[in-house]
Amino acid sequence: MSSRKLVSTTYCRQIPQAIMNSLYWTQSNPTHLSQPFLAKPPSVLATNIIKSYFERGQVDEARMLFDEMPDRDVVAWTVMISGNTSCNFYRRAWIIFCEMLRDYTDVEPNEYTFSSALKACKSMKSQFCGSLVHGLVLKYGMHGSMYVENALLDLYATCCETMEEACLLFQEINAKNAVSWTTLIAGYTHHGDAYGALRAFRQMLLEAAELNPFSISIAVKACASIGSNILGKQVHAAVVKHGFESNIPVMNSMLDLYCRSNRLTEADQCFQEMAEKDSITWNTLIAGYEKSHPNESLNIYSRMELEGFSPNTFTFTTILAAVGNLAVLTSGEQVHAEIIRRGLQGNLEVGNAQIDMYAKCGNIMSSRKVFDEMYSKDLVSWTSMMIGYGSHGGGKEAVELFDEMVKSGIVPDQIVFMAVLNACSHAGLVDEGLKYFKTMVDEYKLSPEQETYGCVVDLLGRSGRIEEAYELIQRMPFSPDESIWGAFLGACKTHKHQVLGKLAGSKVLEMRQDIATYVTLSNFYAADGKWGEFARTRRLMRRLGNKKETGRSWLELQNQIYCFVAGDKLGSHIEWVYQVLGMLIHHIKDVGYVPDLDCSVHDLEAGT
DNA sequence: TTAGGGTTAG
Repeated sequence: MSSRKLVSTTYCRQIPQAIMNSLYWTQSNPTHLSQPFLAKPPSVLATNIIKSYFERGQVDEARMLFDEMPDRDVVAWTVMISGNTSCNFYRRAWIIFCEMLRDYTDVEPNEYTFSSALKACKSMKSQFCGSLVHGLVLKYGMHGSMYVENALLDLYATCCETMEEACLLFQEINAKNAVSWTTLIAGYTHHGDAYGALRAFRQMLLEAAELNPFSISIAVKACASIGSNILGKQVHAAVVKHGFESNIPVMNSMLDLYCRSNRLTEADQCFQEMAEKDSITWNTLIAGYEKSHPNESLNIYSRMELEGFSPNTFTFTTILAAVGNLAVLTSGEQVHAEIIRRGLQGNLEVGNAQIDMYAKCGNIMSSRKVFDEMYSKDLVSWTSMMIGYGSHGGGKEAVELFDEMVKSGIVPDQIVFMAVLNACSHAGLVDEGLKYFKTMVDEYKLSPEQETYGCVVDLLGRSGRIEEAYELIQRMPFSPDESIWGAFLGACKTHKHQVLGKLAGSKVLEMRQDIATYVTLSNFYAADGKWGEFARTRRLMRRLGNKKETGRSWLELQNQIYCFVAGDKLGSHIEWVYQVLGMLIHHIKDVGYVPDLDCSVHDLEAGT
């Protein structure tokens, strides 16, 4: 291709800056003033343009120009590999690497090519492809390159089941630099081993390796996942000492640390003190408030938009969770509309969050609509839908969905089994649930954890099969925790099983002293006429003080949320609340509800 | 005179 053709091609017109970077007008010769002069060979110019295309995400244009190049050197090939990877087209990058090796034997890969190819393998999470490249690295004698070594380390740290291979490789690196250390630490956090990450970080400091924003961010992340205040404070001191307070990723990690340990005052202070913020900063703060103060989460979201930051898929998944916690359907629908307006409705995580939000807001039909319209679904999508059905009493639908999921080729995990067990429990599908529990153990070889046993105890107990539930508790391979006894106590209470109920109540109190359990246990004694035991239990309960958090209910009326507690007489709109409550009681009595006065008879002291 | 490695929010 001639330089003239290249410059006149339509693709180039879209990127004048790239051309301008590669051309200049010769000042020394006035006769050439009006003639553009190519300062670089055509292949260099074309490679520059290809790079510009990738920077703008124009992958197809890059490929078309690359195909037009008559002489494609190793640099052009490497740009194609790294460019596709940076645009998230990892497989294309890999295919191009293979194409180069197979069809263009005159082009020899160098250390740049190998590090780019290794990054593509890492992004594909393909240890297999990475190992092939590793073999070629050795064959071509490129294993001495720092870049190649670090890229290999990253590959093994990300793709292998354990950190064993990465550690071996790390030990073999002679000149470990900051990137090597960061890659190792990031590998540990990737595997969920925060203590391993912090051990590596400590070792890095002991060996006086250069501390930079990358390594400190990842160390802060490790502290955040442990929730360690002391370590977090030490790292914050290191941040200040090294002057990283103006580094956005570092400060985002610090903000996340405070949010995760629920130190929201410090999080706010950290946020306010940040001179520069990005969308991650805002999303981190929104997520920090999501569980404990969902309303505040929505306020921060509004401020984010006012201050000119666009919400992204991360923002919306968090906001949808906040809306779900508040159970305000109209807000959820508004957020849904905003997601569509911004063209983000195709995102998997956003779809999953919408399923959950609609179910929590009471609209299971909309959950199903989102689920059915998703372009692709993952295990989380199916699980969210089943949890939704479970909470709406749709055991049959959950079971059908589970079978459909397995047919579609998705392998269930323990969480989805818990979802289906829970749905069966609430719909009274006891034998169906037991069948799935057996499938989980026999067919999928999953060892049930405490929580899963808790689901089965609940499944049996809720339906009145108290003895069977108790036998299961005794057969468990570990000693039952508080949640198991709690589920069993609930069943004993419902089915008025005095003997086992008293046992369960005592077991729960051994592990967790709470008012509700004392009330239930004392009521068992009262029902049995054991007034001495009743009084003793109540005395113990009083020692705790009234620590039980007040149960609150709320109603949404004319775009306002009205929050109230039992016996509430305050508030100007309380009459509305009682009117709505009266209607609700009327409706539920119509469908056969009989109020359970069993607790309230002996429950005057608890103030519930 | 074009190409390569590690960080932060679901």
